[in-house]
Amino acid sequence: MKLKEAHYEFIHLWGNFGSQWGINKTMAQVHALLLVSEDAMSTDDIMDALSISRGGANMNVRELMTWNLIYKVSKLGDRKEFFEAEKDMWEVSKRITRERKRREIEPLMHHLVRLKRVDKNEKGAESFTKMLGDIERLVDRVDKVSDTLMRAEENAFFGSIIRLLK
Amino acid sequence: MKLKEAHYEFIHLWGNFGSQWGINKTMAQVHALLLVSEDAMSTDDIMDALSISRGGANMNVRELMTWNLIYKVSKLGDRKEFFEAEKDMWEVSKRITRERKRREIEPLMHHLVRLKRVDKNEKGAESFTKMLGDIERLVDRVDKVSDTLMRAEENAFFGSIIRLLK
DNA sequence: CAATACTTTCAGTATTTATTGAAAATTTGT
DNA sequence: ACAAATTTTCAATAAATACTGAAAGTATTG
Repeated sequence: MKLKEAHYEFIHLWGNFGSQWGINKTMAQVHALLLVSEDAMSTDDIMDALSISRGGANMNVRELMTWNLIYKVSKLGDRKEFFEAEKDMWEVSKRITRERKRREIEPLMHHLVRLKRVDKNEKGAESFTKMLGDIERLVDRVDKVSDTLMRAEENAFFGSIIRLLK
Repeated sequence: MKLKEAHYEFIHLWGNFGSQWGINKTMAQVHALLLVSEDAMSTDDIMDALSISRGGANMNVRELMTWNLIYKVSKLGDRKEFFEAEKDMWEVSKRITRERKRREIEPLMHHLVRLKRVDKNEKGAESFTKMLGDIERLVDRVDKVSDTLMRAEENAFFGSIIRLLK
């Protein structure tokens, strides 16, 4: 298979995978495009490569920047902005995790805590609050473990724990 | 807050959370409804509680069964089918993880392996295959750790590792 | 075996979500 | 300060996704 073909397939794969996980398909494709691109790309390059509008390219590029997955770079003697992706996939995974946690998990947890303040004397209140507590504990545990996973490379102690699991 | 209100809010919370993660909102709501319900519910009960059509109730209930998140139960002297949710949230999390892995992660991994077979002599092929390999290793590691997490309650050794992370 | 109770299907429709493209805003160079 | 280049916004539109409801299909009962 030719490299260009493989790039093309990867971009579509990443787009579909992203959309199954609640990430806008085009945003995932722009990300994939920049991941496989050797050089930084301008908005026009991206529009051209993915056949999307200027508005779409701009929107998705900016959204990817708020996720810290791509950076703005400037080319000497060119007025345009260029973009390049963070290429360290470990770092990519950390940033996606961090961002989803901040945007989605934390608000969810906040609501769960609030719902636990239901009238305790009603029949059924106990099993309901137990369930809320279980969800909290579960999310918290996943959170702790993913933190650890993310720190594994930077920390010999946690790294050795992770290696135990191989 | 009244228990009924809290149930109502939980159902909507779960629905919104689900849809942010690529799970059909109504399906997540049906799941939440059965999670908070003390008794098994019929299709009519669900239609009524969530104001959805018979078709929708049926579709979502069946989909939830393929995820092993709810069970069909029969009530003596009643011809209808009733449904109840798996209430152990740990088990729920295991099943969602297992199912998404089977449906989404495994096909993704298969494609990544395939794309690594790109022509190796083209310029840029090396960095591309390195990236694919990095994604594979990353997914694999997350997979191993989540397996471990899931087994933690059943296994003293892994359980003690998890407790280290608290 | 026919009537009844219940479940499933799916074409049509509604809703949600994403995209376009042109106008407005901003930035840069002279 | 102006003009040109570039970026951003957003109302209109398109595309994707989900839902409805009635008809067809199945199972159960007497």
